[in-house]
Amino acid sequence: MNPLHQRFYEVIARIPKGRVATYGQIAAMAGLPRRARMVGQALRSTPEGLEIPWQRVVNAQGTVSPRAGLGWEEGYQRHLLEEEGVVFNARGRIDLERFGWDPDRRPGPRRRKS
DNA sequence: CTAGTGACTGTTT
DNA sequence: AAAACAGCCACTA
Repeated sequence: MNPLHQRFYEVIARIPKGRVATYGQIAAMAGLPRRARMVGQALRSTPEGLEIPWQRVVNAQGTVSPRAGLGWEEGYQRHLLEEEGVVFNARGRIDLERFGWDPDRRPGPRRRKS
Protein backbone atom coordinates (compact mmCIF):
# COMPACT_ATOMS: atom_id res chain seq x y z
CA MET A 1 0.00 0.00 0.00
CA ASN A 2 0.93 3.63 -0.25
CA PRO A 3 3.47 4.48 2.50
CA LEU A 4 1.92 7.92 2.84
CA HIS A 5 -1.36 6.35 3.74
CA GLN A 6 0.45 4.29 6.30
CA ARG A 7 1.60 7.46 8.04
CA PHE A 8 -1.95 8.68 8.23
CA TYR A 9 -3.18 5.42 9.67
CA GLU A 10 -0.55 5.56 12.38
CA VAL A 11 -1.57 9.05 13.42
CA ILE A 12 -5.24 8.18 13.36
CA ALA A 13 -4.56 5.13 15.47
CA ARG A 14 -3.27 7.40 18.24
CA ILE A 15 -6.47 9.40 18.55
CA PRO A 16 -7.77 8.74 22.06
CA LYS A 17 -11.20 7.31 22.48
CA GLY A 18 -13.80 9.98 22.93
CA ARG A 19 -11.79 12.53 20.97
CA VAL A 20 -11.77 13.58 17.34
CA ALA A 21 -9.18 15.04 14.97
CA THR A 22 -9.53 17.02 11.77
CA TYR A 23 -8.16 16.01 8.38
CA GLY A 24 -5.77 18.94 8.26
CA GLN A 25 -4.55 18.22 11.75
CA ILE A 26 -3.81 14.61 10.90
CA ALA A 27 -1.99 15.59 7.73
CA ALA A 28 0.13 18.05 9.67
CA MET A 29 0.91 15.53 12.39
CA ALA A 30 1.94 13.04 9.74
CA GLY A 31 4.44 15.62 8.55
CA LEU A 32 2.49 16.50 5.43
CA PRO A 33 0.90 19.94 5.88
CA ARG A 34 -1.97 20.90 3.59
CA ARG A 35 -2.66 17.36 2.53
CA ALA A 36 -6.04 17.12 4.21
CA ARG A 37 -7.59 15.71 1.09
CA MET A 38 -5.02 12.97 0.94
CA VAL A 39 -6.17 11.87 4.35
CA GLY A 40 -9.63 11.54 2.92
CA GLN A 41 -8.32 9.46 0.06
CA ALA A 42 -6.39 7.30 2.46
CA LEU A 43 -9.47 6.63 4.54
CA ARG A 44 -11.56 5.93 1.51
CA SER A 45 -9.14 3.23 0.50
CA THR A 46 -8.63 1.80 3.96
CA PRO A 47 -7.96 -1.92 3.68
CA GLU A 48 -10.84 -3.87 5.14
CA GLY A 49 -8.76 -5.88 7.56
CA LEU A 50 -7.14 -2.80 9.08
CA GLU A 51 -8.82 -1.64 12.25
CA ILE A 52 -8.43 2.04 12.87
CA PRO A 53 -10.74 4.59 14.51
CA TRP A 54 -11.70 6.20 11.21
CA GLN A 55 -14.83 7.49 12.87
CA ARG A 56 -12.75 9.93 14.92
CA VAL A 57 -11.75 11.84 11.83
CA VAL A 58 -14.01 14.80 11.09
CA ASN A 59 -13.64 17.98 9.07
CA ALA A 60 -12.50 21.35 10.43
CA GLN A 61 -16.08 22.39 11.08
CA GLY A 62 -16.57 19.56 13.52
CA THR A 63 -19.07 17.84 11.27
CA VAL A 64 -19.07 14.45 9.59
CA SER A 65 -17.87 15.01 6.06
CA PRO A 66 -20.44 14.02 3.46
CA ARG A 67 -19.26 11.43 1.01
CA ALA A 68 -20.63 10.47 -2.33
CA GLY A 69 -24.14 9.26 -2.29
CA LEU A 70 -24.40 7.76 1.16
CA GLY A 71 -26.54 8.70 4.10
CA TRP A 72 -26.36 5.63 6.29
CA GLU A 73 -22.66 6.00 6.92
CA GLU A 74 -23.05 9.44 8.35
CA GLY A 75 -25.47 8.20 10.96
CA TYR A 76 -23.28 5.21 11.64
CA GLN A 77 -20.19 7.29 12.26
CA ARG A 78 -22.12 9.60 14.51
CA HIS A 79 -23.46 6.66 16.46
CA LEU A 80 -19.98 5.27 17.03
CA LEU A 81 -18.73 8.60 18.30
CA GLU A 82 -21.66 9.11 20.61
CA GLU A 83 -20.99 5.73 22.13
CA GLU A 84 -17.50 6.97 22.95
CA GLY A 85 -18.95 9.97 24.69
CA VAL A 86 -18.61 12.54 21.93
CA VAL A 87 -21.49 14.97 21.98
CA PHE A 88 -23.09 16.47 18.90
CA ASN A 89 -24.88 19.75 19.39
CA ALA A 90 -28.28 20.57 17.96
CA ARG A 91 -26.75 21.58 14.63
CA GLY A 92 -25.05 18.22 14.24
CA ARG A 93 -21.68 19.67 15.21
CA ILE A 94 -18.98 18.57 17.58
CA ASP A 95 -17.44 21.19 19.85
CA LEU A 96 -13.80 20.85 18.87
CA GLU A 97 -12.80 22.95 21.88
CA ARG A 98 -13.88 20.07 24.04
CA PHE A 99 -13.51 16.97 21.90
CA GLY A 100 -10.80 17.97 19.50
CA TRP A 101 -7.62 16.00 20.04
CA ASP A 102 -4.81 18.22 21.18
CA PRO A 103 -1.78 16.04 22.01
CA ASP A 104 -0.50 18.70 24.39
CA ARG A 105 -3.71 18.88 26.31
CA ARG A 106 -4.23 16.18 28.91
CA PRO A 107 -6.12 13.20 27.52
CA GLY A 108 -8.70 11.43 29.57
CA PRO A 109 -12.26 12.09 30.67
CA ARG A 110 -13.30 15.67 30.85
CA ARG A 111 -14.23 16.53 34.38
CA ARG A 112 -17.60 18.11 34.46
CA LYS A 113 -17.60 21.63 35.67
CA SER A 114 -16.54 22.90 39.04
C1' DC B 1 0.50 14.54 -20.86
C1' DT B 2 -4.14 17.19 -19.84
C1' DA B 3 -8.47 17.39 -17.20
C1' DG B 4 -11.61 16.38 -13.84
C1' DT B 5 -12.44 15.03 -9.12
C1' DG B 6 -12.53 14.91 -4.10
C1' DA B 7 -14.00 11.55 3.67
C1' DC B 8 -10.39 19.32 2.89
C1' DT B 9 -9.41 24.16 4.51
C1' DG B 10 -9.17 29.09 4.94
C1' DT B 11 -10.70 33.50 2.89
C1' DT B 12 -14.02 36.28 0.70
C1' DT B 13 -18.45 37.47 -0.92
C1' DA C 1 -25.02 31.65 7.93
C1' DA C 2 -24.22 29.93 3.43
C1' DA C 3 -22.05 29.82 -0.98
C1' DA C 4 -18.25 30.74 -4.00
C1' DC C 5 -13.24 30.77 -4.68
C1' DA C 6 -8.78 29.54 -4.58
C1' DG C 7 -5.04 26.62 -3.04
C1' DC C 8 -3.92 21.87 -2.58
C1' DC C 9 -2.13 17.11 -4.73
C1' DA C 10 -2.81 11.94 -5.63
C1' DC C 11 -5.55 9.30 -8.55
C1' DT C 12 -8.20 8.07 -12.72
C1' DA C 13 -9.77 8.36 -17.40
